[in-house]
Amino acid sequence: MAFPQALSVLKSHSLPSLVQEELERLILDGTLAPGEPLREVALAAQLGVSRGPIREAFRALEEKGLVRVVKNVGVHVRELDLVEADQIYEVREVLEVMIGEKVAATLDAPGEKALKKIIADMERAVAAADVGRYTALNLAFHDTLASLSGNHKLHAAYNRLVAELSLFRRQTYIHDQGTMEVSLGEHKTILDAVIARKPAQAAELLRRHAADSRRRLHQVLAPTSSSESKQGR
Amino acid sequence: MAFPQALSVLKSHSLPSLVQEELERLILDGTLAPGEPLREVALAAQLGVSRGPIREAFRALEEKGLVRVVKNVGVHVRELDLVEADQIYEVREVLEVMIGEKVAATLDAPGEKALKKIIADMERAVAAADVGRYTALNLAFHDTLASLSGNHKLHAAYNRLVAELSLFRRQTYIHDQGTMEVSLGEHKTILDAVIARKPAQAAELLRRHAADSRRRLHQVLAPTSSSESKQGR
DNA sequence: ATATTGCAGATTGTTGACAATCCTGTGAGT
DNA sequence: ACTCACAGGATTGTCAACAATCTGCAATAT
Repeated sequence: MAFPQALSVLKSHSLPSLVQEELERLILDGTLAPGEPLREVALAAQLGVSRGPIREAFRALEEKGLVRVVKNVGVHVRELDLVEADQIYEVREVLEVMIGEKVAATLDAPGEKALKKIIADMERAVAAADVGRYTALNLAFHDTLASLSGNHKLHAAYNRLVAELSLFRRQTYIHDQGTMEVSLGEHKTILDAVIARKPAQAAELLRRHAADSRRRLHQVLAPTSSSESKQGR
Repeated sequence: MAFPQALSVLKSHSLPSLVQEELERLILDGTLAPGEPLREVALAAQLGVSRGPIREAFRALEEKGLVRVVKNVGVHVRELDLVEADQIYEVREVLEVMIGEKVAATLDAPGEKALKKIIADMERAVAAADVGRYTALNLAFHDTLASLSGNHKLHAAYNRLVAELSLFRRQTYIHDQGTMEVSLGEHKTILDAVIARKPAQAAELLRRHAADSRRRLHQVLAPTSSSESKQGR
């Protein structure tokens, strides 16, 4: 048999889920840009399926907040405005705190190893000035942390926010060499706190780390009079 | 024309969204119990549509976590185990804290009025010993609070957790007259803190309020000594 | 010139039919 | 009594055709 794994994958996953995963991938990595229309027939032809599975995938992606469906008009990759992005950052901040507390309290050997590996890869990416790779590792680091919290619902809620955030056009994490080094340092500090099993410290570091992203957004939002930002707490 | 509003509702909402809303309602109010299978043809006949819209609604409900889809087997109302319920309670706790802080900091006159009205209705429900009405008002109170936070993403995340939680079979909020009165008192205290514009106090009260629900769950989860009672609603 | 109307193409909404898969119960064989 | 194989029915998966709606453009009227 030419493709032995193709059969098994079709046994468990139906076409709609495959289509959904594929579209999700394309949206998250920016191949499908926010605002871009998704045509049923075009996608059906491109993916070699009929329109039914495409439509089903659309409904799931809509519920996930990645596309916008308008009756009789079509579905478009969702666009995030500044206000929405800011609200997501705000919620993410409290989730990061919770993640930091839980990971620092429960980290095990394989988890520690996984985080160290990501940091090591980050160092290589910084040395090579590979911005794309660094941002991917950045996402991986925080995703791994969320996963290591041990709370699947927390991980899911976090992932949902991060996914939606990737729709935001003006991504603020355009790392040049300098900001990459600063960011790497922050991640190392977080890893140290987590390994040292200091929940309060890890939580505070992650809160500040998240707040920084939000602050960078506010600078875009209010470019004129520096910081008018209404930072709670 | 006999039903003038029927046309306008079909203009904006397509069949899949209508079906989704209807199924969601039936699941959340328990008409469709966890574990119960949802047959495509039966629902299609019952709702007077074909299977296509039903399937699309299923995909959305699956993404929302209310339904489980297994290829070639069917979709069932999702069942929540104790571990999952506990994890949801844990996340909800930090969201309640955030809600309390924000509402107490930003409450306006109409919001204050809305909350007071719910509390007044609660008092009537307690006086009438109407458990069903009280639980509905309880949900409404917290939903209103989440809404008044002003952060739509926070509200959405909160709603998502609460919806999933309603799938948990052994609901722990089986209020008798006594627990209803205790609960009413807590809600009054929360309202007072919010009206007094004391974010820290409101947050702490809501945290404890949420933690109490979680504690009641733990008593079921770990029947250490006291009660062996299996409370099945 | 502006606004309006009507048409044509494109796109989505819905349906019913056909194919593939799974589940159940029946019976033969051990 | 137990296991296995195997129909037969039920259920889901996928598809292609038909209906309804929207969009853009051109022609017409004011």
